[in-house]
Formats: sequence, structure tokens, C-alpha cells
Amino acid sequence: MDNQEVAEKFDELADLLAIQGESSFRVNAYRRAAETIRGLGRDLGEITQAGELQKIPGVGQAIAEKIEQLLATGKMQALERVRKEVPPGLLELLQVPGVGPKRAALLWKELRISNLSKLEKAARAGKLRDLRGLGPGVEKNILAGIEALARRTGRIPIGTAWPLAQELLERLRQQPGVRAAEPAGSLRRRKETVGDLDLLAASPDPEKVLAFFTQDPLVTHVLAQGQTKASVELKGGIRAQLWVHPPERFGTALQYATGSKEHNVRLRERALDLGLSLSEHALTRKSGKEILCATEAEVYERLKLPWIAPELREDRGEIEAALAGKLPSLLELSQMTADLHVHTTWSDGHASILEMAEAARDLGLKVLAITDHSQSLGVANGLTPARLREQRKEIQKVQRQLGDSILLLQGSEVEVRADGALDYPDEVLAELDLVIAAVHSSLRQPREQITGRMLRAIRNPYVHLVAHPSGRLIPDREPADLDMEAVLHEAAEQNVTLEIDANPARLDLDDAHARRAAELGCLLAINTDAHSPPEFALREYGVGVARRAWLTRQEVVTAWPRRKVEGWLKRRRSRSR
DNA sequence: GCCGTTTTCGGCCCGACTGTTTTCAGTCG
Repeated sequence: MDNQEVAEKFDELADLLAIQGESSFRVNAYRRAAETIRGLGRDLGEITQAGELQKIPGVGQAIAEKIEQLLATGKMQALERVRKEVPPGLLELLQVPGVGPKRAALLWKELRISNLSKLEKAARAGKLRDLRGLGPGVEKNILAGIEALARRTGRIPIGTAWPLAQELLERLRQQPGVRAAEPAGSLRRRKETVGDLDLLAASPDPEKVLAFFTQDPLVTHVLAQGQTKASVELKGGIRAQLWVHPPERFGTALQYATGSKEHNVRLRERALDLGLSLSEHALTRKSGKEILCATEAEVYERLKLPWIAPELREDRGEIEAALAGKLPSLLELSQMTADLHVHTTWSDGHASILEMAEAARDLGLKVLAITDHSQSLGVANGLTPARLREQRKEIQKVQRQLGDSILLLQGSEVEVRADGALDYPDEVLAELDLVIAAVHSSLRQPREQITGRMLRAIRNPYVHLVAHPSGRLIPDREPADLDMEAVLHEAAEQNVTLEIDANPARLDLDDAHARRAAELGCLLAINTDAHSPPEFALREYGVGVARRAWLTRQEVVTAWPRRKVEGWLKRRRSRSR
């Protein structure tokens, strides 16, 4: 059972107990534990064996025992018990906007409603309005909620959400009176997927801005429009909401809307410790006097903290680090110097070596590795050793054409075969400047097999880098069942660098594993895996993952100066002699 | 259920909104 599954069990336990009317503090303790477990980047099994479960924040004796039980038996007694007491269908009721634990319990107790379809039937029959605390309004909202649920699109990949948000924000910024317009929520924190687009604007005249927003060409429906907030549906069913705050309160507003919820809870506790109350409108002294913050930096300053980058705001230790003066100096897009994984028309790319090299140079990159597919990947027109040698000549030709402005490397994205052997013999690998090992097939092998296969590839002395290690595709393909902790340890041991594939459909490694990799001493490389020049722009999503993983320039090979990258290539190679 | 250089017991974040109410409960973010 992996971390994700354990987290889901605790979330379920929390939901069920909430329906039972259990103390919200206890319920929250389970939810917090679930959230922390999701962000660990290290297998709970490992942590259990090391006897370190209770070192996880929010995990005490009781939760530690439940985790151990889950890992050992696949079940948790406490959960099994409440599952018997609460009809399982009640959990899906919680998905309906307007139905929380209290109402779910009421619906069950009074009307024996135990699943969504029964709820819908009862609502249509007008039976909900007679319940205590409910009325025709709630009934109508619940029906609307059920319909919204039915046409709900899943989470939106950041690669879709970010450009849409930028387009909306750009138009807002051009409106007179709009002093600032920024993304907020998980979008600003650069999560790999977002639920909706949270946008924030500063203006002394909110209603005018909101009216403009609801008229945007991207908007298909206006779901709600008040004095400070509007909620709309965009093409493709994506939801967006805009809050407009007065400029002098924009700092607290942006801080609040950026979240995460967990980070904000910690921040408000911090405020209370300092005799202040923090809300989206202001910091308030006990006397009732407000302290207004126009910028986020002022909010953090008033709380006697350095400004914390949005990507870190997940309550994964950033507050403690800030207090200790140990926040990392996060990697920035402008620091990127290299891309070590791109394709050309030699395999399945859409542009020539020259076109890719010029595009990279124009973006200011100093090193570019041409890494077309290896021979066994027939569908992608993989290169035989003979074609590989021809390609080398062309790369050299382009290098002469472009001169010193950018260093071109000949690499290859070499298939790791089902048994862990690489797709070229050693003498061919030895001719390459850069060898990337990558798994594209047999991704559903059992854990032991695919882990062993990956470890064998990492131990190959010619391998510099492992591409998109988990093989996942968002949202279509789950990651391979890898023992990632073993993979990261071996990579650290063998001095093999791990990729953060910047394509928003991959973002692989993910943030949690990238952070763990760095903790273990691995180096990382942010590559675009570009198949055409415009895809170099995807770098920023890889940088987002790296920042969420607390990475600094030092840990990211593709942010190093050219000389240092060359040294890195040789250092690995010297091990192979 | 967790947590503690104020505490091993008694706390545990904030406000808007909605619909139901005559002062508040529930939900949401």
C-alpha cells in the first residue's frame, strides 16, 4: 500500500467520523495527517521500518499504529468499524456542494438517504424542504449541486490552466483602475493540477472590474456575481473566480487566496501568538485596530517572518524554516542554462537540429543535448548505431554554424528494455556525450521487477541521467509501481542525475520525490523533452516543480554554467572507465 | 488525535455566504 492509498484511508476515516458527529479536532487531525502523508516523498514502509513514523508532524501514537496496521494487513480496524456504522454511499453525498457532514447525517437519519441517486430523487420530490434547518432554497441548491457534480471536469493540468489564467489576467490588467491582477490558489503555488482558476485583482472599483471580467470572451456562463467576487465557467467547463479587493488590502487578500489552507492555518496561529488576528482583509490588533497590508511581504513582515514563496506554502516545514532563517534560495527560471533532453526530426521530433539549437540559443541557453530515441523504439523512428553516427556529423556541422553561442551535445534517450538492459551496446554508448536512460514500455511490471530493471539501468556506468522516472502521464496513466526510495538511493549512490520532465503531462519526478531525491544527495535536471521549438517554453512548469521541491540552483544541473555542466558529464564518464 | 521554552491538560484559524432563522447552523474556501 503506497502513501497515496494510506492518505485516502485517513481521509475516508475523517469523513465518516465527521458524519458521525465526532469532534472536529479529531477529524481534522486525520485530515492533516493525510495531507502530510501525501507530501512525504518517502515511502511510509521505509519510515515505519526506521521507526520514525511519529517524527512525521501530525502523526502521534494513535495514527502511527493505524499506519502500521494498514501497511501490515491492508486494513485499519478503526476504519472498518465506522464503515459498518455509516452507509458507504453517504461519502458521495459529501461531494455535493451544499452538503457537508451534518446534512449528510441528517439526510440519512430522517429520510434514509444513503446515496446520490436517492438524494436526487428526494430533492426532486420536494422532500428535503421539510427537514429542520433546511428549506426550499437549500433543496434547490442541492439539486443544482448534483447537476454540477455530473458535468464536473476533473482537475485541470497546470499546462492548461496557467495560459488561460494569464490571458484573463492580461486583459484585466489593461482595465483602468486595476492596479494589480495575479493568479492565486493552487495555480500560484504551481501545483501540477488545479481544481479551478483563482484570480485576484486590486481596484478601488470592484464592481466595474467584475462586470468586465464576466464579459470576457473566454467566459461562457456567469455562475455568481457579487460585490467583491464573481464566479464563471470558461470554455471547456473550466471554472474561474475573481476576487477584487481594495489596493491597500491587496497583500492580505493575495496571501489569503494563495493558501494553502494548511499554510494559512499555521500563519493565523502565528498571528495569534503575536497578539494579532489575520484575515483576508487585514491584520487586526486586540484593540480592534486594523493594520492594512498592500503587499504580501508586509503581511509576513508583520508576522516577523521572511516572505515565503507561494510554491513552499504547503505546511511542509516552510514556517519552521522561515523562523530559523533557513528558507532555501529557490531556483528561478532566469537561472536556467541548459536543456539536456530534446528531440528532432531524426526521430519523432518536428524540427531540425538547427531549428532546435537556434531556438534554444535565442532563449539564452548555453547547453543543448540532442537526445533522439534509440533503435528499439520503432514507433518513434529510433536511431540505429549507423544513423547515430550520421547524426553526429550533422550536430558537429550545426555547432560550427552557431559557433560559441551554445554548446551542442549528442545524447540519446536510450530505451531501458524489459530486463533492464540498455538498447545500445556499451561501445555505442561510449561514443555519446550524454546517455539518458528511459522506460517507455512494460510500465505495468510488478513492483519488484520494474524496480530491479530501473536499478540495473542506473548501475550502467554510461548512464548520466534517468528521464521521467515514474512514467506517469497526467491524467491518463498512473506512475509505474516503483520502489522510488530504492531508486533514489541508488541514483545518489551511483551519481546518476534524475530528470524533472517539464512537460505538464509528465512533471516527473513530482515535487515530493524531487525533494526527497535532493535530501538523499541526488542531482536533478529540468528538461523539456521538447519535440519542437515552442515546447522550450514548458521549462517554467519544470521550474515550478523544482521550486515546490525546495530546490536551489546548486542541485539542478540544467541551471549550472556551461563549464560545470561539462565537468558533470565527465565526472560520470570517468566512473565508466 | 496532536501538541507544548507559557502547558502532559486544555487548547486547537477566520470570515463570507446562504438560508434559515428571531440569533444561528452549516458549508465553503
